[in-house]
Amino acid sequence: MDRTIREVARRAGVSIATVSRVLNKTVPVSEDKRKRVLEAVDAVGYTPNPAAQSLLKKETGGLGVLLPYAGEEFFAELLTGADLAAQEYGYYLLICTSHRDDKTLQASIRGLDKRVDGLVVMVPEINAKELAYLAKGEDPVVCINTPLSTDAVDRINFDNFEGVRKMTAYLIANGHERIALIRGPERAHDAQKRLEGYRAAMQGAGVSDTSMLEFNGDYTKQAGYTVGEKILALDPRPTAIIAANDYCAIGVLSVLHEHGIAVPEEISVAGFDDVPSAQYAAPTLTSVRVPIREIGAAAIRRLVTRLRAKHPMPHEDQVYPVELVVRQSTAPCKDEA
Amino acid sequence: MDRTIREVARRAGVSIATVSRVLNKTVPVSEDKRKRVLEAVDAVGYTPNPAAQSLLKKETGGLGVLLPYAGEEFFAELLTGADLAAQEYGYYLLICTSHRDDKTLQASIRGLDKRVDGLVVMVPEINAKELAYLAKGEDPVVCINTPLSTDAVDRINFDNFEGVRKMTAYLIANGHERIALIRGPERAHDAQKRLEGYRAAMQGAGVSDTSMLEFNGDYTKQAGYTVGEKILALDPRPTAIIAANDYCAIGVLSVLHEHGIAVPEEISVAGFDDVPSAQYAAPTLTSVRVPIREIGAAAIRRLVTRLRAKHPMPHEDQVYPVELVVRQSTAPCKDEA
DNA sequence: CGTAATCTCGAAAACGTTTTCATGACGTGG
DNA sequence: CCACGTCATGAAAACGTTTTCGAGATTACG
Repeated sequence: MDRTIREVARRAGVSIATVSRVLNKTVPVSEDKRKRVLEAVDAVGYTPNPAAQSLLKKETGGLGVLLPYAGEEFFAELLTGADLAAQEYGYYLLICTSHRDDKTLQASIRGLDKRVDGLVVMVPEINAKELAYLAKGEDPVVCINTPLSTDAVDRINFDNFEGVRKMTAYLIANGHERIALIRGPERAHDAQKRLEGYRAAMQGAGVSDTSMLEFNGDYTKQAGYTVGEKILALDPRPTAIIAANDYCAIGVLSVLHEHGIAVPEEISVAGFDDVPSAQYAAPTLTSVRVPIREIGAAAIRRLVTRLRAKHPMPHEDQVYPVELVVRQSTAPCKDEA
Repeated sequence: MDRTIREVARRAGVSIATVSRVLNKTVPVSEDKRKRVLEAVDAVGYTPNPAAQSLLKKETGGLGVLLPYAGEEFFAELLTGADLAAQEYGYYLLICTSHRDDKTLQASIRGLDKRVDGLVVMVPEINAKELAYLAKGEDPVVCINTPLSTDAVDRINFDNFEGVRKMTAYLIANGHERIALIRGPERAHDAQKRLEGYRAAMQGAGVSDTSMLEFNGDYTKQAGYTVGEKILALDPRPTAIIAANDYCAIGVLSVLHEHGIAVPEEISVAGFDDVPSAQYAAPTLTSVRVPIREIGAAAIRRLVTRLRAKHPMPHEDQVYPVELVVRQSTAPCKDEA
């Protein structure tokens, strides 16, 4: 037995149009037919076929989320916020990960295009070409943490520059001079901004060349661990380390703990993002709070608003402020150098 | 300009059937027409409408994943494994989270049913009724960590019982006697099994009543923190704590660190799951390794295999073995009581 | 009481594909 | 040279909905 609208109509002794009208409440239907239809729907266990619906209505009820990777806490949080908001609006989420290279990204976009009504893109590595490709698709797009180079999409960023600048300034104010930085991926927009914030603050303190204090990383715990080890070997040793994100900072904490180096007594460590793990790290991690979940939700809200708008909306460009969160992993510098 | 197969056919001067044949390579088409079609496809920027395709072919190309929550590292890892496998097979993933209660779960299933070709369900709180509801849907279902009460679905479990049993036995072998356990959610199948494993090992060591050593938790860091504090106040204090999962254990480590209690010297702490954070905790966390990512991928593989099978396949019931991973957070008991 | 307006509802078109069926061209074997 | 199979191709059906259109019934009003 197939669960189609025809079957329901047959059982209720009405036309399929009537069934549709009862279900969608578009037009009043006489009470007895309405009742018969509802009974038949129950008996058959009918639910409308979404494919048929979207074919006709040109909307799918789905929203796509493009991420580099779902395993990191940052993205997981973002996803959670997005999912919560999506459920609230009755949309479902279609996720697509691991787009470190352009080809898979384009392929994903193509595949997603007609399957969803809108797209949230959180791929800091994205370049102008990709962005343009995105923008010329059919669906509205919200980009998170992408460079501000096109105005065909909505953007939600947070203040990566100011976050690290504040963090660096805070450490400087606490007497630190040799502050190392572990960078994020070179191609990532947000990582670049964080780097610039660091340099700006260091220059403000009279350190114009920071090249000896900057280290390559890639936002992973693993990177924090290995680079942390390298930093330890330096002479003179830095008195503070700023990691490009919390995951990386946790890797640093891990290697310091293994070497028996006290944090923050001997060295201060700071992260970025304030993922949930930051406040459960040992010691608890000084970081820059980013309302990750809220941003995920905001992206979805933006999309839905745009989809429901009757008239074209101007593209917005929102920047979330960030906040310094000082915890146990940083302290005034004790170095008398 | 609409990007339909008609438009392509019109430009190429052929029928829509020919376009379809060229694209799907079902039947040979003369070389010149083939070329014209391909050019027209490019010119129009045509991609087939998935809704129309699935309406006809009765398959959507999507796979659904039901999770309680995407923010935890465990689920994030699972999702990553699933996503990787799905991409390999050309399926996309549709995720649905936060199904702590039955109603939203049913609603999600209904909504997902015709949108996907198969379902991965990781909801340890699921009960028999829900499971039956799932099984009678149209799509094949793979359940992860659910009770073994129906055989209408595929199941992938891992050995929750044996994992905690081994962990407990290991601590006992290291001289620990007062071993506390922080439970998982009461309704969760896996948490229940872990509890049983603990009790079995304790009974094996002659401790028949463990009620004074068991504490309620809910798999969160927060729970680990608060319950950890409670355990600290006990007299005599337990010499080891097994948390129902790593997240909870990390919460315990956090509170111990705050109270200045040395791990593992004064107290041993162990977790379960071996999430990536476990090896970056300070100290690194003794845990039970579960191949989370592999399990996520395996679930997808199972679904795809079933979908592609020509003939009905028997339902399988796979149990992954788990492995004790001893790290720094546990040590022989120094208590001379 | 007649006509116009309102209301309920069914028939049918439309959405964009894939696939079946039919047709005409062509080559081949007897 | 004719019949027959093979081959490329187009016309049309089908998938399951929503929505338009029109018809018939009912109400409202003069």
